[in-house]
Amino acid sequence: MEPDTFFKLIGDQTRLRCLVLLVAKGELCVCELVDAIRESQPKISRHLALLRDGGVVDARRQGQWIFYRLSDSLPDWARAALISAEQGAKASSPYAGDAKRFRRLAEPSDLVA
Amino acid sequence: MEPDTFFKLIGDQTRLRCLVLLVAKGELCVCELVDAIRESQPKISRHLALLRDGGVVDARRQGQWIFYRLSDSLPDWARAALISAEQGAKASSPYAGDAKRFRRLAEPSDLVA
DNA sequence: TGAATATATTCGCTTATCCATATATACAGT
DNA sequence: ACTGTATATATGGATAAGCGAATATATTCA
Repeated sequence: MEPDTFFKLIGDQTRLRCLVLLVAKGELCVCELVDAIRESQPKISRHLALLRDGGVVDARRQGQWIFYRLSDSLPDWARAALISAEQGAKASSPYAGDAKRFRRLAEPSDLVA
Repeated sequence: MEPDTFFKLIGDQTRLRCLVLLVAKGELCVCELVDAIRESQPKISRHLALLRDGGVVDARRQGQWIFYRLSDSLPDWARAALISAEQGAKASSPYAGDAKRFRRLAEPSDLVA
């Protein structure tokens, strides 16, 4: 994971909105992100695909849903940067509104590591 | 300072190379960055201007040199993210080479806060 | 099997980003 | 004033990034 590649991925508002929610809420399915962020499903999916291809998030299917979470193999420095980003996001829009709007729409099973 | 704007600024290799050196070495003049990073002076200047306009770095003139440093008004979360970036940069190129190649070419006076 | 739900991908377009080159500005020393 | 050094900016062109709309795929349930 190259630092500039990582930060370029983080430096898009839609992707950062997804990541901030993943940091704060844990594993989420696409429809929960769409619901909280209020952007179109294809837009969210496209940005999640970039994060997935870049190794920032992992995805797993569970029934009809696909759950995303911060990648297990994310380096410590990258995870720390995301936590800082989430801190900064608390005070600014649209991130704060996303977190407030968030609601569970599907329960991930804990059965998968 | 909006998180996505900040991370977009960080997500360019040239700018991140400058920032990693500023985190590690403190206040630096442009010619030291050009010397360590080995990119053209206009290229470095242009990226520093973006960082300056974005409030990430402060600049002060001292004689014929202009010294840059992390902005005094950088929020804690942004400063923490930069420190994480510098951690990540230690293990990867071209950042490690920049730091190794770095040498002082001008001494900033400590007289200015 | 067929319909409904969830998610992913492709396409054409627009805009933003980055670059190299050339040039401008500011200061220092003679 | 003139020269050299340090730094900044403007210009035009190439490439990349992001978007909406349409469509494709996968799963569930009846």
